[in-house]
Amino acid sequence: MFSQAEENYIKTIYTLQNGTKTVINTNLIAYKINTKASSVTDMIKKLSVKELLTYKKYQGVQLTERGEKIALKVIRKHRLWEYFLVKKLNYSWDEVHDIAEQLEHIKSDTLIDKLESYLQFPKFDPHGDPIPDRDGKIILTKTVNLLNLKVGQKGTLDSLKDSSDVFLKYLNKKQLALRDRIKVIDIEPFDNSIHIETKTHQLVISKKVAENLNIKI
Amino acid sequence: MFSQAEENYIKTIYTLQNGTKTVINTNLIAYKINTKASSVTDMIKKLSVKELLTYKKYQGVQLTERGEKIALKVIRKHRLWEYFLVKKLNYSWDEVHDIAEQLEHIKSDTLIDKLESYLQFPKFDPHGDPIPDRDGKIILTKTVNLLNLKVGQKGTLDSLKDSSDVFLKYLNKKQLALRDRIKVIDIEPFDNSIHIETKTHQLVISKKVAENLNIKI
DNA sequence: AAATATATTTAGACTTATCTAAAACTAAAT
DNA sequence: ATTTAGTTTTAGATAAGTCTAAATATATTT
Ligand SMILES: [Mn+2]
Ligand SMILES: [Mn+2]
Ligand SMILES: [Mn+2]
Ligand SMILES: [Mn+2]
Repeated sequence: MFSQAEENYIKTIYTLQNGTKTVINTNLIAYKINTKASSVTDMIKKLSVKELLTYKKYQGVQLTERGEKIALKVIRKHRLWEYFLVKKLNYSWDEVHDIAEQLEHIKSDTLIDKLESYLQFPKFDPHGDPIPDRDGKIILTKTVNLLNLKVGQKGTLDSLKDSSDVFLKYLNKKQLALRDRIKVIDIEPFDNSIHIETKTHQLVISKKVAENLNIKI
Repeated sequence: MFSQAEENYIKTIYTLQNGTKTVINTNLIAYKINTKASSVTDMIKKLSVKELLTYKKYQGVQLTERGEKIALKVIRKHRLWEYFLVKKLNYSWDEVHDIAEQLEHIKSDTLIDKLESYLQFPKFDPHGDPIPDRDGKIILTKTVNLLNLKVGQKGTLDSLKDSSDVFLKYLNKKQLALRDRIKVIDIEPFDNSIHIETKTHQLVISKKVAENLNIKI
């Protein structure tokens, strides 16, 4: 079994690798995990000994197969718990992340499978992110970020690049939700802000917002 | 906020005090928490500084009001999660304790109240133990242990003194469940074993079993 | 190619929670 | 009232995970 700290490092590195085999450097991990580079070095040495990642001094790290398996298990737990919190306990999507950060570390061979079955095998979490199945298989949806759409083009809001509660609250306020059909009305060349239209209303979003919206065409 | 270790000590001491103001000694805590007396001494010093208990060297400890409040919160969480696991995830009552030991430490101001509401405010956990409300109030049911019943007397199995999975599995095997109506048929003077009758069958239980069964008359 | 800036690692320290072994205290027995 | 037994505390060590500050390696400029 792995400690919470170990699981968090593995999960963070997996997320940073983002499905690819990119080498991840110490500072980036430190930033994401909100700790110091020296702590990261200590931990990746440990994880390297446990063969969850490969590590060459000064050269960054890469998860092994084993490491990816662990990461996917933790992510599976995180997302299933988020789904539970929203669907069963009536939390809103911007309130569940921190609780799921804790619940994802509960150790049990059966718990998460029973939870999944109770929730009727959801495929996506409240933020549109796919939930890995018990074998670690994951549904990859092809999306582009909203910045790539041309004027007149339409697409569906599928998921988010940034799921921080600040951003989620912004989306609440602007009445943008997953599965919304979005049409690009106009693009402002000066600051790349985008005028969009949904079924119910129109609004202007900044470049920064647009690049956090993953669109399925 | 308190660490998991701190919460476990407080909860254990509360359970040992058993509603009274008994002074609890170091060795007993060590035994219950499966650690060494020296570790207990270290921890109770810490908890004493935090004013969760009063402690005089060599004289044992007693929870303060504050300490009891904390204990009741942890117990509330433990029992609500156990109820969730049995009622929603279809665990059996002998499988839930270890998972609840972990879940009881999840930190959130809202989670447990939402869970309670979702579960429709259960008053007892799967082992018949009362669930404290958000203010720490607890329903005390007056019971006696089965040893105290005389031949011919009847009562209802209300809760258990020992809820270890070994004992719970014994009860499963013997088809004894909470709320069962039990009648004492005969008491064997030699070893205090008791011949009992339920709605469905008769059986003989040992003294050790009998004293773990809390009966409501 | 050297100098400078940036990134990473090492060294040493700290905190929490634990342990063993020894010392100090209390309770029980003679 | 001593001795003995049992309990509790202290002293010192260890492991996990973190930190700061210094040392070292790599990358970027000049
Ligand atoms: Mn999340
Ligand atoms: Mn999510
Ligand atoms: Mn329990
Ligand atoms: Mn219980």
